Amino acid sequence: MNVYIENIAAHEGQEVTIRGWLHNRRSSGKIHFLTVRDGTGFIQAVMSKAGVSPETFQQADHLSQETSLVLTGTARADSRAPGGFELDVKSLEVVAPAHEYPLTPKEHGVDYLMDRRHLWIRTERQHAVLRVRHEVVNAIRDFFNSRGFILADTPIFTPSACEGTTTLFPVQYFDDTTAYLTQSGQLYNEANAMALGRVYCFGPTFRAEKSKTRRHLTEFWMVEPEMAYATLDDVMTLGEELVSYVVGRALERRARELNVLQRDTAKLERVRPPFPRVSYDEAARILKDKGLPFEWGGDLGGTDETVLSEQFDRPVAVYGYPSAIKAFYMKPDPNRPDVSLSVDVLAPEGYGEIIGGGQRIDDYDLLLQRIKEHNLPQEAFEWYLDLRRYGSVPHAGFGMGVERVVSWICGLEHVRETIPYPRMLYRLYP
RNA sequence: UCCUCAGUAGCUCAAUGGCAGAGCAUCCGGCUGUUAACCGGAGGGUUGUAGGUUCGAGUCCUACCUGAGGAGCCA
Repeated sequence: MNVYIENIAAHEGQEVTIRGWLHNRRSSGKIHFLTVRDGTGFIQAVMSKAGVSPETFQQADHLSQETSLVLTGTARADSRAPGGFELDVKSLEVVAPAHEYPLTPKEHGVDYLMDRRHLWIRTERQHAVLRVRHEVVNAIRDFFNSRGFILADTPIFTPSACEGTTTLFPVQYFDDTTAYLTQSGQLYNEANAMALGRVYCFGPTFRAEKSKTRRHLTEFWMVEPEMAYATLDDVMTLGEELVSYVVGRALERRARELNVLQRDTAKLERVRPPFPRVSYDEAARILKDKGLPFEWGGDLGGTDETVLSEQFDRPVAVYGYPSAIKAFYMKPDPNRPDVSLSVDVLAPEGYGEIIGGGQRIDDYDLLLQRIKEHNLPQEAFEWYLDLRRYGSVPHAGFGMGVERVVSWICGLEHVRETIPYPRMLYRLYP
């Protein structure tokens, strides 16, 4: 019977067949240990000279790493095995050989691994990261779907830049039109929210900044909820509940993977609502007290974010950024127009901003004024202004970057491991 | 775009300005409980590129190329 390794415990004592690849091999004169993976997990298969034909034993002596093979044998619980189970091999069928596999069991450099990303993802560590990513994505969908949000995806080709063209990837759109890859679905999200109430979009996002840090990809996945009749406060609550739910799901269903990654899960167990909420003013004061050269009016730098998040044991929401450093559509605080009804959520342990959002301008005249102030082409935003012409309501939303969340949950050094094929400044292959 | 660091065997790295080496991988041999197994043997090099200094350069100098980390910018 064909069995996946992750289900092996249900077949103890039975004869099962595992179809996979050879991950590693250790041999003695009369016994072979074959570590096999099948995508669902890893298991050590034991082949003793007495248990198989001489031809099979000889064949196993020459198997190279990543040879695809089919093994049949008896599943047996064994405390010496990392997964708790071993396979006593009765027969072996080689599907296809793998000569001179480039990734050895020893260390490799980042550049070498990135050039072979399509093979790197076969390792146990990358398996674990991608499985956590899968859980995070599913948890996000489940969270919104169970709360009445409608998935309404926004276009990836967009006609013009909503926040300036320098950070967008231009693409030729048929003969003589330039389109841009989206950097946010938010403007369309607002229209969708006016139609459907509570919506979210979830897809790839593109940023053409020549940024070179461990937190940056040029192509990443972002989930963006948007709610009609909602305020900054609603968004902060939604954000902390979303983050807490996603972390909880990873802890609950991907404990094995987090263990492979040697993640200190105690730090994740603390991620529960409510999150501390700190105004930009307070944040500026904290940073000054810590001796950082921070001036009111500027954006938080990487070091600022790290120092700030270290003051708390869970993610922290920083709200009320100066209007001048936020997007043109961010609603000013009615009591204090120099700050906006905006919020960023900073992950702990120096992982930085995972959520950015806030309440949008719902007043037609103010929005038009902002568009002009930012020298944006009004005609391109007529549809967006329509949302304020026809039954405008207070509304708010945010965007959450999937890779940064996965990177934080997994405790990784760099977001590039959180997506199968990362796109970066100098990385377009494979 | 700027700053810092790195580039030597297929991979990861050593080598005081003086014979270019080790581990892993590959191939051969040994070993019945290995956990990145271990033990013995073999093959494997235009030291990123181009110049320069020197009796002599992997090592020092200059430029360039490639990559990494960070800054700015961002999720």
